[in-house]
Formats: sequence, structure tokens, C-alpha cells
Amino acid sequence: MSAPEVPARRQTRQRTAVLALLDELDGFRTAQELHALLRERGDAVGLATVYRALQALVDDGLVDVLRSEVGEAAYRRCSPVHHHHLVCRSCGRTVEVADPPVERWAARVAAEHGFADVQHQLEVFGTCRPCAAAQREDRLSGRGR
Amino acid sequence: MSAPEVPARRQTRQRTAVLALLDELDGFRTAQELHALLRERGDAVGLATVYRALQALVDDGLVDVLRSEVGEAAYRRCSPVHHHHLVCRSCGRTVEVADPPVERWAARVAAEHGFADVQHQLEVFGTCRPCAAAQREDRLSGRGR
DNA sequence: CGGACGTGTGAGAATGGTTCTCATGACCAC
DNA sequence: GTGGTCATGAGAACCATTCTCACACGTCCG
Ligand SMILES: [Zn+2]
Ligand SMILES: [Zn+2]
Ligand SMILES: [Zn+2]
Ligand SMILES: [Zn+2]
Repeated sequence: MSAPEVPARRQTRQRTAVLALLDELDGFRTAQELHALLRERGDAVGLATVYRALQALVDDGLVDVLRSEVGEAAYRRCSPVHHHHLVCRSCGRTVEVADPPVERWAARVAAEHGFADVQHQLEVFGTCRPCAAAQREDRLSGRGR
Repeated sequence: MSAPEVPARRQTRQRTAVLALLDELDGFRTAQELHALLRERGDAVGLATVYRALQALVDDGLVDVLRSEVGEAAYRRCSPVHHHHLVCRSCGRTVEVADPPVERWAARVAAEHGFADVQHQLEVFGTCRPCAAAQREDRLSGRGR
């Protein structure tokens, strides 16, 4: 009800830089990594601002966020339609994938147990071919232990 | 190769208490919540020890861990066979569910993109019936805003 | 254009969950 | 029993994220 509540997002150098950087990267990156990359490239942006920009992008549905196993948040420019991810554990390379059956399954199993307001999260983790090859090499050289 | 590597888990009052508490609870609880519950009940255990005991249980496959949206880890006594979870957002009540099709789907989609060492995580979140009813009541009373 | 307003920025402090440190205590095989 | 480990716990350390607040700068009329 009442006003549509659009706080009017303002266009600044910092927000533009964050989104531009995300557009060039293909995988999930943490806020700290993005902050370091921006600094290297010269587009210096405060860390707190990186966090705020990412949060805004997530709210706008332009960016997906994923929690790593150690609890850090990682961000990626994603398409706005519902999808899931196939993520490389070591380099972050990501492929967007869809699985229509699981959507129906989630809704059905939730209904069967009387759960409402259903959401689901499905992610697949693995090692992409280049990273697997690199790891094999490492093992062949000195890393016996 | 070499020794089977079983560091010999020692049985102490603290670890017994943590596992016993988890056995009584039906949902995912954070380490801090478990620590508080143990203190109330009189089985006082240091917070660091709760974390260590939980980590050991996870390593042994007796407990599952889930990251909340705010990044906290939540633990639950679970069956040792592979399964997924239907979790109530507000009370933590949890149902273990299986979805054989998604297992095959994950393996296939990973193979198609050349990913190895595949793992997947699938969780469904919702509001269980009792919690939904409670929230409806709250809204009817003073919470107009 | 030219301010006025209100949002955005950033350095540093604060927060809070988790892990580490290390002196002390308690299992348990012998 | 005893000894050698491993476990415990209070507090410090860690570290990602958020908060604070003085200041800068888009945006919007006029
Ligand atoms: Zn995505
Ligand atoms: Zn889905
Ligand atoms: Zn489980
Ligand atoms: Zn599965």
C-alpha cells in the first residue's frame, strides 16, 4: 500500500566502478577481493562503500550472493531470472544452470509438510578442468607431503 | 596410504553433554544457543569446547552444519546417509528429505561442463504451520506497523 | 547555472561469531 | 595407580562485516 518506496538510487563513480568490475569477472568474488582489485586498478573505493554498493546491487537483483564454506560472502553479476550455480571451488569460475524439476519438487515437499513461504537454494561445487589439471601438476612436483 | 589416521576420540563429560543435547533437539541450533542451553541445564561447558565438540561431530558425520543467511553456523544431529533439509525459518524445526533426481542431475550437469569432484547442497526454507499461525496472530494485535 | 537538500562516501571504531593460546585438568592404556 | 596425551576453558586474537559521523557530491528545482 501507499508509496512504491523507491529510495532513488544515486549514480556515483564508486557504484559505477563496482558494477563495471563485476561485469568483467566471470566468477564469485568476495567484497575484500573486489576492493583490492579496484585499488590495484586505480579506481580506489572505500571498503565500506564496496559493501554498500554490493548490498544495493543484491537488493536490485543484479547480483547474486553466495556464502563460502568459511562463511564469507561472495558476489557475482548474474542474470535476473531464477537459476542455480555450478561453481569451481578453487578459481570461482561459475556457470548458471537451471533445473525446473527441483523447483516443483521443493514446492511439493514443502506443501506436504505444511511449510509456507517456501524458498530453496541449490548449488553445485566442483573443480573445473583447468584447475584440476593444475592441481595434478602440483602433486607431481615437490608436494609429496 | 600408511596408518588409518584415527586420532582416537576421547570420551569426556563435555562431549557427551553436547551430543546428548543435540539428540533432544529437533532443529538446527547455533553453537552459541547450544552453549547457553547447556549452561541453563547445569552441564556448564566452555564455549570453545562446544565449538570443538561440534567440529568433531561434523567430522565424524554425526552432525550436519548449515550456514544461516547472516553467516552463523547451525548444527543438528542428523542421520548419516545423504539427505537434504526442509527448515523452518523462525523456529528451526527441520525435516530430512531426499531427492534422488537432483543427485543425478547434479552429476550430469557437472560432467557436461567438465567439472570434477562434484558436491552439491540443496536446502529448502519455509515457515512451518505453527510458526505461520503465530505470526498471523501477532499481526492481528498491535503490530499494524 | 547555483545553491539546498539529502544521499553517498570513507577512515576508523565497533561488533560479533569463531578460533587460538597456553596453563591446567582429566582419560585411559599399560 | 601412573604417565603420557589429549581435552578443557578463560581470555585474547582474528577477521569479515557493519556502524559512526563529519564531509563530499549527485540531483533537483528555481
Ligand atoms: Zn547467479
Ligand atoms: Zn531453483
Ligand atoms: Zn541433515
Ligand atoms: Zn543430494
